[in-house]
Formats: sequence, C-alpha cells, structure tokens
Amino acid sequence: MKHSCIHWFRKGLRVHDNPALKYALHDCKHMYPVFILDPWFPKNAQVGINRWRFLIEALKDLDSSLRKLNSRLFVIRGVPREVFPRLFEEWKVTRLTFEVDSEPYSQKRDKEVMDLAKQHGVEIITKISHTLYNLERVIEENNGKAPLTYVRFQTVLNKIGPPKRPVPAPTREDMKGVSTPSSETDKENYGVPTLDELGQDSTTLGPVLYPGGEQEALRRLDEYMQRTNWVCSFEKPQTSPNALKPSTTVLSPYVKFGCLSARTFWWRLAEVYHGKKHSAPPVSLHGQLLWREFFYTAAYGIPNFNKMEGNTICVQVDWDSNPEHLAAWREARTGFPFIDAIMTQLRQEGWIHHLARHAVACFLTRGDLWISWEEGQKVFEELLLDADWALNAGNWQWLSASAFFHQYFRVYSPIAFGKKTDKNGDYIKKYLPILKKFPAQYIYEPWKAPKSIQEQAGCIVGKDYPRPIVDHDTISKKNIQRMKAAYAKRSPDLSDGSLIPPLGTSLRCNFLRVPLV
DNA sequence: TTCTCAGTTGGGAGA
DNA sequence: ATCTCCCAACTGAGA
Repeated sequence: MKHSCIHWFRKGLRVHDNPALKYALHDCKHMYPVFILDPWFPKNAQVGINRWRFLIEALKDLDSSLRKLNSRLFVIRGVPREVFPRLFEEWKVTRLTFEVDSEPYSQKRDKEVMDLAKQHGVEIITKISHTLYNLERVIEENNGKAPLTYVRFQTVLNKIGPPKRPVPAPTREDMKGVSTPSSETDKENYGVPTLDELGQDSTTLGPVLYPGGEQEALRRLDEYMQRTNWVCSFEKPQTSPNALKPSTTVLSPYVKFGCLSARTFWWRLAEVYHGKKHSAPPVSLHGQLLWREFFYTAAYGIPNFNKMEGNTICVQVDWDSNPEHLAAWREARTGFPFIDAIMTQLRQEGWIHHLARHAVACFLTRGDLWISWEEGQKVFEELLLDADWALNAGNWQWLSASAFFHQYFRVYSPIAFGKKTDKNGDYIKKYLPILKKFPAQYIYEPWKAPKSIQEQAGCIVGKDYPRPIVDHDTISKKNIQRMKAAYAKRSPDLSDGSLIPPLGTSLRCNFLRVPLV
C-alpha cells in the first residue's frame, strides 16, 4: 500500500538526521510536511521577538530545503487537536510521522494527537532524534532514577555506548514516486508567517546576528569544526563571558530548534578529535552536548521540574517577592554595570555567554536579590534564542543552588567576576554606552568614582545611571546564612532519596513533622 | 550505618 | 602571571 503521509515538524526543523521524515518517505505516494502554529500563541506565550524572527527564518529555510526535494512546508494555523482531524480527512492521510519530544507539554499534546490518529485509522511512527540518547533507557540504566550528578550520568552513558550515528538527509532519489499535492490556495493559506501576522512590532528589532535555519546551522558548524586546534583545546570555563564577539560557537539556538542535530554535532566533533589530543567532558564541546542531555534526562525523570514546589530535588527556599528589584534586573538597571550590560545584550541580541548567565542568575537569586529562580526562568524563556525548557529549568536550579549544585557559599561577585576576562570593561562600554567615558578603574563600580570623574565622564550616578540597588558585600553574606537555613529545613527523609513523596506532593508536607497546633 | 571524596567554571590573600 | 590555601561547609554517590 502507498501511504498518504503527514510529517509533523515541531522541533527538529531540519532535513538532515531526521529519521521520522526519512521513514515518512517509505512506501509513500503523497507527502505533506506540516508545521502547526497556534495564532493564540504569539500574543500570549513567553516568546520574545528575536526568537519569533529566528523561528520564521528557520521555517523559510525548511520550506526551501523541502522545495529542492519537490515538496514544500505547510504552515497550518490552528491547534493540533483541531487541525489534525481536518487534515486527516482532506488529505486522506494513512500515516503520521514525527520526532519524539520529551517536554511535559509536548507529551500531553502528542498523546492527544496520537489518540486522534488512532480514531482516524492513521498509523503513527515516532523517532528519537532531538536527544543523543533514548532518555527512558538512560533512566532505566540508572535503576529508574535520573542521574543527579554529571559523573554518575557519564558512568551510565559509558554503559550504553556512543550515541547513534545521524541519518543522511533525504535525496531526490528518496523522493521518487513521492509528491506533495499543493494548490494555489494552499500557497496563500499555508505560507510561512511574517512577524506582522504574529502581532510583533518589528521596528524594535536589531540586526540579525544569528540567522535561523538549518543551512546557517550547518554553515556555522563547518566554520567551527575547521578550527581543529580550537575544538580540541576547548574548555568551557576558559572561555570569556564578556568577549565582544562570542567566545563559544553560538550553536545553541540551532540545537534548540533542531536546525542542527545534536548527534550530527557529536559525531562531527568525534571526527575532529580522532587521533588527536583533545579536551574531555565536562569542559569539552562533547561535554556541552552531554550537559544538554543531562538536563533533558533530569527534566524527563523528575516531576514539576520547572517549579520549586512539588519538585523533589529542589531545595525549598523562602524567596522574597520584590517587583521593583525584579524589574530592575530584567530591565538592566541594577546599578551594577556588569549585570546590566549582560541583561542588555540578552534583550538586544538574544544570546549571552553561559558564564554571563551564571553571573546574572546568581545575582537575581541566592547572591543578591533573593528572588525566586522561577522569575529568572521566565525572563530567559522570553529573551533567549536558545531558550530550552529542560536546560532553562535545570540551570536555574543549579545557579540558585536549589538542585545539582550545593556549594551556595560560592557566590559570584557582580564586580570582580567580569574583571577576570575584561579588565578595561570594553564589554560594559559596548552595551551601556552611557558609561563609555568612565576610566577602567571605576567601570565596574561607577558609584565609587569621585564627583569630578563622573562629571568628566558625562554620567552622574543616581541621575544618568542608577546607583546599585543592593550592597553586594553585606547582602551576599546575609544570603549565605538564609541559604544555610533553607538547607537545614530539608527533611532527612527526602534528602537521602529513599522516600520520594508521591507525585504532586509538595515538600511543604515536611512541616507535618512539626506538631500541628 | 557511617565515613570519605569529589563536585563544569567563586573570591581574596599571599607566595 | 600563576599557584595554593582558606573561607565555611553543602550534597550525592560509593565504599
């Protein structure tokens, strides 16, 4: 039997290493590549304009790649549970293929669609290609629990072996006998949207620094993989958070959307490493892909992973609610130039270095402002091109010392940390031009500059640039003590992992150990 | 059970 | 410049 098949793109916006797409072409007569866009989403979801632009570019690129294969992309407006029954009928669909997506939201959505497909007699084929490994298998190999340390995670992966090799992109040969019926009205109805259509105000946009799409992803991968020595000696902690040009690959947005396959990336690195001395996980480029996998596994295995309450691995902390401080952080007016420069780069460009993320995350949470990591998570979710559910939640827990990382007495200084890699403050001057005439001596602490120097610099602290909203030295010491208290409240029953409360149980039930009055 | 050890990337003083 | 030690002391994992 020759199938009429829908391949549903969600993440995995690529033709290379796309096993579900490849499978769709087997015994296939009519092939419909589909991306579904809920018009409700752009106005309500936490997606900033930079990421919308990236997505649109990725969809255009995907459409163009599919057209080279005599096919095209259908961007369908609607919600999956309403869209699919209509498409199943209209296109007489017999098979649906898509890539496995491990996020809770996606799992629920996909379950609904799979039920609908069954009702319509549509065969469902799913393939794992967003992650290096089958996450369930990793958890199984670790006795049913997600590994909570990187070393443990590596041990488990060593048992499983290297990830699968990527599958090649479909060719014209694979497309023999396969067609994509498409009418003139389809062209109008199912085109790639514009920012206008998504209700985004494109006048606020900066230049395109990281164009979306698979072609650009592969070009960028090639560019970096040619730098053999750089790749082999790459150590993440040695890269600079405040370089004027990114000190790392900035492939993360491409991996997030699946414009670049993690397995393709992993095996290309293996080729570069082959026969040479090279760095190793956790600091190597391989190590970076494993960090992604680590958090994907944890996010899959731990309920309520993006929340504090009901999250069994997350320390329960009495975070403050402070809308003024939160707004100052979000809007780059904390009065700490290093922090404000990073938050400015984040908003303008959609990407900041991993260590820059450390600095601002520590500042917002346990370091200075004592505001919940969930608030920071929301802001990153909106502004980062590479915002990824599992990585965002995992790293915020890490930096706030809520899970994975527990040495809460190690606090990033908003003054000292940036100086290590940018003594003159060039990065600050780039993103906060108001400070550009400050001498290097005061660039990280402009409030300490004498009045005369402030006048000379044409920037009066408290008037042209904010005074620091907290005193770091005193507040960070106080916060370490608050953190100590939060850790002390943890129930021993839970911290040893032997008694995991049932799903949805808040750790607040610990307080039941205290006699109820 | 109890202990030891290591943990992606802190800051600061002093050699 | 680069290293070591101290700060105060956490956790998960394994012996």
